[in-house]
Amino acid sequence: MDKKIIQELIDRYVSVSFDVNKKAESLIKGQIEEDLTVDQHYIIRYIQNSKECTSSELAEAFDVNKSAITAIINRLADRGLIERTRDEKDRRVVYLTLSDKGIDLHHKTQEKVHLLVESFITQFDESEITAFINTYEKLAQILTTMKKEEVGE
Amino acid sequence: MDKKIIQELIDRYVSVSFDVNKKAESLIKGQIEEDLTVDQHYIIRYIQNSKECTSSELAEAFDVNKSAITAIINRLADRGLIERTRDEKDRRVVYLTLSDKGIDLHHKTQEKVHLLVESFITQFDESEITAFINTYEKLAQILTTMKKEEVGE
DNA sequence: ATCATATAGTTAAACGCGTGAATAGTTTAA
DNA sequence: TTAAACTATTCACGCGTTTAACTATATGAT
Repeated sequence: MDKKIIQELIDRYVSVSFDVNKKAESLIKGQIEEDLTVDQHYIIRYIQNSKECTSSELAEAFDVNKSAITAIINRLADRGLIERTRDEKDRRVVYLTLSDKGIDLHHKTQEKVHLLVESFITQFDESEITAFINTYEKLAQILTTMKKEEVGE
Repeated sequence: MDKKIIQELIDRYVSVSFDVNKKAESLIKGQIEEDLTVDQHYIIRYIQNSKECTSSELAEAFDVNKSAITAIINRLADRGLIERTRDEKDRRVVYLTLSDKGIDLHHKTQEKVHLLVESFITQFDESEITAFINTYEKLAQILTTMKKEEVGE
């Protein structure tokens, strides 16, 4: 690729990803802020979609230290949305699950987020948005590989 | 579009955008964290690319309250990276500019971020990444419109 | 010209989330 | 059995955010 074109693509990417992230986060927040922070929503979503979720797994998925996860889980557990249960075999590990209250709240916030995402996704042709998401997923794969290589140094 | 396809696209979008954001932010942080936080980098970048930048403008662009901007600017000004100058005509407004030190640091961090973005952008065909960024920019436009409509309620 | 209203920015308190270091408790392996 | 490794937590501290109150300045209707 031509150097100049690459530079231009980089600038456009940096600008647009910043812009979309800020605005999307702000819109999601507007939908769910009475119930959960955006991070809390994603944590709950992750637990709901995962079998036998642990703090370590969340820390890995969210790219933060385990102590940051403990803090978030504490807040959610204090509100009775999440339950901790120790593994009987290996008593170091703690499994995280949603309480009934947590599941209900997740359904509520998830629906709001889905409606929001639907409202902008449906403004594209199916072919365009499908191609977009395909490339986005490739990018996710590349970044995951880069993260792993970074750690392996 | 078919309901089922839409639901699938929404799920994929939510997952992949979460994933890319977390990983990209973490990679950027890894590059610049000795010098600036990621937010500070974006603030400095915005000021550098803007003529006569004000707190209000930043609050608008970053979708946060003005007091959040004041806090960030205070930290950067304390380090001598940003200067405040009052408008002589309208003495309420304060223009934000980078000091020489701030400009130098911006160049340094910007280069690191560019190299990082380049390293994953160049893993795509030019046609694919161009189409991706084009759609991404359309999405930014849609979200901007949605934000404005939200405010106008 | 004055006075109410609007605007730009700041401050302060409180909260959520992040890091890094220290700690407790529990395997695991030499 | 003892040392090393691992899971999770706590603590101290910093950054970024919101809300509410405040300062200072500008504007506009009367």
